Amino acid sequence: MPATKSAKHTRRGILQAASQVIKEHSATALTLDAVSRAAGVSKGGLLYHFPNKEALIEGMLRQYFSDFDARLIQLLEQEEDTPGRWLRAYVKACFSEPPSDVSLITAGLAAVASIPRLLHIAHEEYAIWQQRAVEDGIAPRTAMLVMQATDGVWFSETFGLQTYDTALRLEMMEMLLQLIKENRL
Amino acid sequence: MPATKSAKHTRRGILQAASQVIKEHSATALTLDAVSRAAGVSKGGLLYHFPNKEALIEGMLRQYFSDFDARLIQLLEQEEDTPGRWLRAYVKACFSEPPSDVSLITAGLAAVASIPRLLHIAHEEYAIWQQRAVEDGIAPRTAMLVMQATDGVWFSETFGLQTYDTALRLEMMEMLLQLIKENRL
DNA sequence: ACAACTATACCGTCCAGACGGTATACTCAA
DNA sequence: TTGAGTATACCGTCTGGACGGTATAGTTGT
Repeated sequence: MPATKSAKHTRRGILQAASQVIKEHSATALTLDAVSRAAGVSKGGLLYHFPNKEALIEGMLRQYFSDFDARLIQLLEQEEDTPGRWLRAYVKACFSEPPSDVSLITAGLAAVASIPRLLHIAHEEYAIWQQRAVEDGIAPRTAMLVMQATDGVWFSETFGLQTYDTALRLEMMEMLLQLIKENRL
Repeated sequence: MPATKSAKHTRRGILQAASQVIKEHSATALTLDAVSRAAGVSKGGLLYHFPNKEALIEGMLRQYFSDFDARLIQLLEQEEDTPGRWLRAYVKACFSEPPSDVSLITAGLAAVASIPRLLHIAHEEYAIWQQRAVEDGIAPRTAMLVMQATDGVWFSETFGLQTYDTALRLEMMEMLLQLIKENRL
């Protein structure tokens, strides 16, 4: 049993705070002081959970992917077992609300601007997704197209390059789901 | 070398060096000292051209878009005047080699991690592109799909999430061009 | 004369991380 | 059942270095 409250809870709070700092300011504003302040934790406390800044950023990334995967699995269970099942879940996951209360969406990536080496984590995850998409029972070319388009929307929205309204977003998503269904190209 | 070689030339060299620093290290490694060192210019010299760091980053962004647009125009002239002309040039521009010796591809975006406010520059450019795509004489939905897929590839490659080989890249591009040609959805 | 620098020194601030300390809770032997 | 020891979960301060920016005096082609 933990000496004080819950270490798990504090840890997650720190990650959430780190994410918040980036969202509200910028990736370079991600300092240990700022994070500890936002998390309502002392700097020492922060460093207890994450021995250094790199560990903190890595923690954010892993948390994000972990939450995203959980969301994916959840959506996957709701899909009927026909070709394109995984891809449908993926599209829906990307188009739906951030899967993580830590909301690393921008955060994680932006933070990586500090330590590019950590990108390998994302690279590995992405490779798995791509594999899944291609082996999803539909034409690989269609699968790739849908996935790339989904990612295009996700990226450009995440970086604030465009701001779709809900209707257009929905339309975009429907179109991609339709492409999966038709499975021709 | 003469003291007065060419201000234009030095300026560009500095932007190129800044880009290089980010590519080789990271966005947070973009310090005035590092840039001046990489550019073979004194710190004073750097600050002569760019009064502060923000101006430097803005310079990088603008240079990149300027170079990209130049490349776009060049490709546009090679396209025959049929519907989807602009989009074809856009796809080819995104899939071809970096248009800028300053190669801000990653650089510019990563740098923006420091000063998100500068994203409005990219936002404005992107809005224009999107407008062009939609008004390109083909079905708007097809146009959007092709553009988003193109951006998806560009982003995931730029961030090192995936590494296509030349053949697969080419195939991807051909498929997108084919979609424009067929213009159905 | 002037633009386009070089070279160097300096200042205030910020920041990562180390460090020493504290409080709580659990373990176990006498 | 007590009390000594240990592990966990923090707190708050300090330091050395880096960084953005200023300043200033000098240099060199045109």
